[in-house]
Amino acid sequence: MNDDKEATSSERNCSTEFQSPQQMDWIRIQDSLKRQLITEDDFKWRLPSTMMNEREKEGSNCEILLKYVGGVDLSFSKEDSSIACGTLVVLDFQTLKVVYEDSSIVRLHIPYLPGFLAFREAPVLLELLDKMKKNAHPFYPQLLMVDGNGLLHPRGFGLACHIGVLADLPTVGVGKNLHHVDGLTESRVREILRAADSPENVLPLIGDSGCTWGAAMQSSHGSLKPIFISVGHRVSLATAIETVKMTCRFRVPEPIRQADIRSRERLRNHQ
DNA sequence: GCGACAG
DNA sequence: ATCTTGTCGC
Repeated sequence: MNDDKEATSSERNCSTEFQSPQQMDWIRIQDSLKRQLITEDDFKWRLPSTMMNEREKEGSNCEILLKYVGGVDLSFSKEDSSIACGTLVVLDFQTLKVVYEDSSIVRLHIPYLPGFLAFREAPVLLELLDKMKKNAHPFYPQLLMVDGNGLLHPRGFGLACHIGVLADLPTVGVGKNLHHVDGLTESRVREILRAADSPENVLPLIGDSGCTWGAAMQSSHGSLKPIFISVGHRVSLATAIETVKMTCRFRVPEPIRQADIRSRERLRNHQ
């Protein structure tokens, strides 16, 4: 009766052999949704031409330029950690100005568990997207950047993939911390970055299995700490990296940074 | 067996 | 995720 005040470590940290029934359900859902996942470029727009567009094979088939880039994030109340503010922003890809903003303050009943972030955070964010779509808003994002990983996930289906499939939207995952997967650790990443012959600031994250899970990128010349880019849905890793590069004024790409700032601000002014 | 684990 | 001041640098 009184042993429920603190979650025991056995409740939170289950080894992969012993998942709770809830987690087994979630794993089935992730595996099921993953069958719809597309990990290559599949969209009708193109990136504004930069000087180095080395991929001109598709030529000028598409006239539509990428203009509306979305970003999503959640902030949490410090006194009541179950109170959260989910925020969706849309930026003009060229000017990086915010052209749309909406947020929703909700009470979350699902705890954070590594590997199951989507079940906690995706519902609010999908609702914000849906609201915009129902209204046929002209600024509905053509690409969405998500504060959390995509393929860089124990089962290859992180929050960015989850949102991408359910909203049927191209998504890119951006993590600020590394989720340890397939032997990838901070020390391994530091090693990879240091051992790079070329002065590249973006390097692929290749795990023990030889699988490429995403890329580590040192942005904005200031921070030694990299961000972790991975494919969400309907984008290739190359495109994911390119779009992040083009929207990075600081360490975190602008769409996610603006969602983060405005989400926190909205929560402050509400309490 | 123990530790590690996005936000 | 959240708690927090000054400080070093472009």
